[in-house]
Amino acid sequence: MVDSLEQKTQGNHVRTQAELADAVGLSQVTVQRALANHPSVRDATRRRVEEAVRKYGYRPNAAARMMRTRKSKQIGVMFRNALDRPLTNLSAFEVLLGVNQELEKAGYLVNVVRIADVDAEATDAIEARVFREQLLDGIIAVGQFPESIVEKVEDLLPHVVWVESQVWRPRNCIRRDEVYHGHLVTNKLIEAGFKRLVWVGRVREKSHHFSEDDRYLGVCQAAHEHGLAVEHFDLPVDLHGEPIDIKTLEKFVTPGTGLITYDSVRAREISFLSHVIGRRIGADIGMVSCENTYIDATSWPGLSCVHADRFEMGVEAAKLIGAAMSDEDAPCVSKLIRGEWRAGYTCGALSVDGEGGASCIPPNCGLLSS
Amino acid sequence: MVDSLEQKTQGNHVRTQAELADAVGLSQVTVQRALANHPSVRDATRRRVEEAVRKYGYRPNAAARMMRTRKSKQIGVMFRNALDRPLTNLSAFEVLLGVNQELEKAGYLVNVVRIADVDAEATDAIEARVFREQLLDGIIAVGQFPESIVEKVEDLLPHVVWVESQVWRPRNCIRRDEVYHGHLVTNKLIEAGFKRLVWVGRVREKSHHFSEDDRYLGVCQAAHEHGLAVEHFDLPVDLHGEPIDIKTLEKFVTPGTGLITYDSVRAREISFLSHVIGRRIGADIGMVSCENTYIDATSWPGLSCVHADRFEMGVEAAKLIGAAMSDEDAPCVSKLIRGEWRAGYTCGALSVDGEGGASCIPPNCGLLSS
DNA sequence: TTGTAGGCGTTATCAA
DNA sequence: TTGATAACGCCTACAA
Repeated sequence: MVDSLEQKTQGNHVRTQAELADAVGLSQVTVQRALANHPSVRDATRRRVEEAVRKYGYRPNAAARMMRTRKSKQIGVMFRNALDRPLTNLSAFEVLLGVNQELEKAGYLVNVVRIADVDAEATDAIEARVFREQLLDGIIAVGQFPESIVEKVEDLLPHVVWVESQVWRPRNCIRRDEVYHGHLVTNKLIEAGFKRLVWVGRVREKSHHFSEDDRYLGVCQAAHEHGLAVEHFDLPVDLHGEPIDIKTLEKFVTPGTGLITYDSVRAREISFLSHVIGRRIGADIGMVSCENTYIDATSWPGLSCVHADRFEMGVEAAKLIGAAMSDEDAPCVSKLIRGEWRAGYTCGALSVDGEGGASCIPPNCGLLSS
Repeated sequence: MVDSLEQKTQGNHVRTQAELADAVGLSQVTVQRALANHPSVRDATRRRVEEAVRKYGYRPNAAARMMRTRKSKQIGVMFRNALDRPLTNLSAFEVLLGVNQELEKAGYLVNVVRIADVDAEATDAIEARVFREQLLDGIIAVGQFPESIVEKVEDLLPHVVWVESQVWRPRNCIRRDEVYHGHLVTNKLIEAGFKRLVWVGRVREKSHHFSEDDRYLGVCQAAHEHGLAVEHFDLPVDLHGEPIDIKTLEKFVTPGTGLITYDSVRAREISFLSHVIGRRIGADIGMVSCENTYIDATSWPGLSCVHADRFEMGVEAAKLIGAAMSDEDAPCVSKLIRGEWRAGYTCGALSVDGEGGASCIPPNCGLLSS
């Protein structure tokens, strides 16, 4: 008897509450209650247990608790990651970090649910283990998904929150207010004096993201309110895209024009290509972006844009699902998130005499000091 | 009796093997063996079971299996994410995707382990649930960590693989061959005819990443082999950095100079700032980057650089830890990964007469078509 | 305030 | 080839 007890306490680590109980001379149940901060446990007893936990390095077995409580305390963050869609990755990652930050407070772990689908049906994408088994308490889906996946996910998981997705309902959804963003940046261009407005992005194409429609809509609304028209063209945004026609570029990236880019990738390319054709953005050519990434905000503070923090969106999504999981009757009202305007210097006031063109970067923009 | 059975089969879903067994008139154990592809189960029986699985939507309970097998089939991907270190995030994410792709084949799930430490000790960073509890079968640590965390992680988890970390041992580590990369890009500049070499990055500062030393070392080696010297300066790489001195820029970003940037962030800034001071990279000024990201490879194919695929590093890390988990005696030899040279057009051949400066972007570089 | 008994759903070891 | 039985570690009634 004594031997076996000593053996257990000799090994410097202890794996179960029962072993811990042996070590301190209590029953397993008392140990359990001490660890759960049950009020019925005497303070002295609790301290004995806590000390033993440290001494023997006891760590609770997550599997056992999961089984007993029928809750895994794990939620998934789901996103698509065909390798030709890297931008999806980035925004999803920022969301993921926000989700993680918020949910870890409540003791939740985050699992990565990568949907590497190619075709729209992607019937086997859903065959990943998280879906085949009972494991996750809920899932946060970031981006767009085929309807077949939407249905299946909602069927298999008790709680689902949709972020930046085509799924948009009164409850359990998070989106940016894209129409507002398009409207906002366009107004800024107009305020700066630009009368010729050009949308740089896709217009009415198939299989695109809803934000393309919404931002363009906001742009057109703002222009319409000022009696202005909106022209448009687009750039290739990946390695496999067509090269941009230089004449198109010269036609649109021209003094007096205000460019509204769909995203910061296009803004980057415009900035780069405009130098190639000998034009400079920031004074007689204006440019605003409807969106940027955290990386862009860091490495290119000069971009005039709306900054909608995806980390923050992750936090909001986590709050929604957290509320749903801790209270079945939580309202979980969907949320539209409005980003904030970042002035930057690519949307400077239009200098009518064209003087600005020579030195379009303000000396105090933060990039340079003399 | 019959009633209760019918009740169970009426509800269109079944939660346990026992319920499934009831539904098909077998014992729970036989169902279990059929699902595990045990050879002792008759084919007809197996088919009955498989059909019932589909019919009743049975999904195994991960917690129960975890408890019984003492394996969670979950591994963590750990990285630091203080909010002022976004670049760490990006590379970690690419690694994470690779890890996920490789490990999901073997049925492993990936958990996010974000270390949001501020100070070097970060004693409570380790207090996240993954460390407090017994859950993960192993962890893949991406980036650098304080020694206190290194020790604790290795103490708490049976399998640890270090990726791009200061931890470098004969086993269980993955790194890029940074010295080789520095050497490689420098040779390319020298081949192109540049004789004045300038390193853009940190040199011998505290609390930096080992790759800074290694790349710089490779650069200096290559230069030394050709009897050349290496000058250096650095740029601010985040919002809180000091603004770059414009005289410094004019001193180094000048015809005949070959710039070697530590990473693509610096390359981007150089590219941008060089336009501001009226210089252009690509002909009489050369620039090569020791590193780029997947995003950069996509959106800036023109950058002359070494491309070391972090996704691939994730795959390699996953293979290491996968081998260790399936076979305790696996060698798990550490691996140095060499990236491939991407020619781009920022390291064009030096034109001695200075002609190249006017139109340094080759017309067929893929960005433009006339 | 503490202890005893039973079960969560799976897997492993028996026996049939 | 199949079935009964006993763990795995934790949590909740109920009893002391």
